[in-house]
Amino acid sequence: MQSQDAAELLISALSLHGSLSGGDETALRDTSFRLHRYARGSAIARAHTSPHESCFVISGLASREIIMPRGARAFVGMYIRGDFVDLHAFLLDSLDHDVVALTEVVMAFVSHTDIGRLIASQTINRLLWRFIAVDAAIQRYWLASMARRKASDRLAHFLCEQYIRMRAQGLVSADGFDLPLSQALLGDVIGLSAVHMNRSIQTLRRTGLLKWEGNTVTISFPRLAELCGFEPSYLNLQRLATSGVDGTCRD
Amino acid sequence: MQSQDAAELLISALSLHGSLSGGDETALRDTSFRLHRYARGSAIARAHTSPHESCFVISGLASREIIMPRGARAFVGMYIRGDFVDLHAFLLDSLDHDVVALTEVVMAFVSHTDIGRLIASQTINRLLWRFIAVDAAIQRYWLASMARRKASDRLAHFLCEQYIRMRAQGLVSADGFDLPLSQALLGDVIGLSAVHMNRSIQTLRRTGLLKWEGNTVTISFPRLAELCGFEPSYLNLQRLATSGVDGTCRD
DNA sequence: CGGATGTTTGATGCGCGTCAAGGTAAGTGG
DNA sequence: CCACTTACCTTGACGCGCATCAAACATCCG
Repeated sequence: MQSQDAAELLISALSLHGSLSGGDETALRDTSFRLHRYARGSAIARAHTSPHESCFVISGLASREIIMPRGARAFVGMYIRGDFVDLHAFLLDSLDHDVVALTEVVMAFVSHTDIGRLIASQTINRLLWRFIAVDAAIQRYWLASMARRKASDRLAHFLCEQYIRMRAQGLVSADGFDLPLSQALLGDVIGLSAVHMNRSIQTLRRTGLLKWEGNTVTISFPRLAELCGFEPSYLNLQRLATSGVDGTCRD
Repeated sequence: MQSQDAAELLISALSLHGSLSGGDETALRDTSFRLHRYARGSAIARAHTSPHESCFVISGLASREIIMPRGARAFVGMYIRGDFVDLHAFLLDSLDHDVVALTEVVMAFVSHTDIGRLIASQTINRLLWRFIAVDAAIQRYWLASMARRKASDRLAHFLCEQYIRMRAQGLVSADGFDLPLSQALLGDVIGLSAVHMNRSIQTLRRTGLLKWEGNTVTISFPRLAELCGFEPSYLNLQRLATSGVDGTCRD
């Protein structure tokens, strides 16, 4: 994996949300990306720092976490291939959260000078801006889910979201996707204790909505979506022909 | 209140986050703002629509709400004077949430064509973009709060945030600010039943951290912040000399 | 083989939702 | 002016959902 591959990945991630001109693509290919590999559990960015570059995920699973005053950590986001994780550093005084590698992760870094140069193109500007807006929409749905759904529905909703987002990146095959997280950690992500996470998983397993073998999760998407009322339009992936709740792919 | 006043308000809101050039200010003053008054409870924008203009709050209190599949509504944001509420409409395919007037509200609307014109200025572009990023940071903290804090701490954290944000807009006097919401509605906002909201309020009242008379809430900010571990840097209002948890204003 | 890491199950208790009733204050019409 | 309504606050009783503590299984690995 090299800098050029990072450019191609970014181009394809941006293209999920809009059409880049030839000039835009050239500008992106002319940008240099610093690649860096992180071991599972290591910090990619730290709260209360002001990095001079921002990064997106090349491979692996990353998360955003807020460290609470008494030391507990709350997960506020989960990021896969193609996700720009901390564009915020470009805009805000300092980061309000940590970014952590949940698995082994490769990240691509772009300097803020380069971002400043890239957004001279209104198209790139809008698309990067849109990344933040989609990320915020997902956060809103997490918040609504946290406030209103009970444990098993929250899990179902999370899995549906993950499924659709991973599918958009071509990371789903036969309704199965990789989720190399322990139940305890996943419980942290959706705000459950390890024990109750386990029980919620079993609830879904018993009704055949979910299989979880090793690191691979296989879901019955339409039934899970129906169960928890998952409605994917907030992900803004319509260009991808995510045609409604049945999740069929036109290909 | 007229279109020019809206421009001045927007200029001052943007100036909380960065310095506008003379040209930027002129461009903003040359923009036309459509003002509209909404009665308490009425919809300002609807989920699943794609408005061709975006709006910010001139006066009153507005909220973002997600209507859940079974009809419950979850609050995912609360907006006061100077807050740009649905810049998202400019970026996303369609709105993922409703925007609702919690009190009588005056909103100022800018057409997306005008926004497209305004963001030709890199400064305005960055500052509008930053609005979304700060909004997202607040959402992250709501999410963390929802996931990890118990009822009374969540209330305390919400009040601290509201206090600091309202103070930044000059809406606080003598540690008191206007919060013309019923306890039941406020419960909805932070994800509590009306009954438990009432009990949480009483918990804070008993220890003298909170007074609530009519529509005016008066808090003992330092003690409340200490209680729930409120740490205001995520609001990105440092320019305002919000110097730490003690909340002193340098003026 | 032992130790580390993760899953599963049981028991117990608290936080908060829910139902229900009573209390207060403001507004409305006769 | 008083009956009546409506909106909101307050308190009690009860039960469910989930956290927590504890311990019994797996796996995997050095």
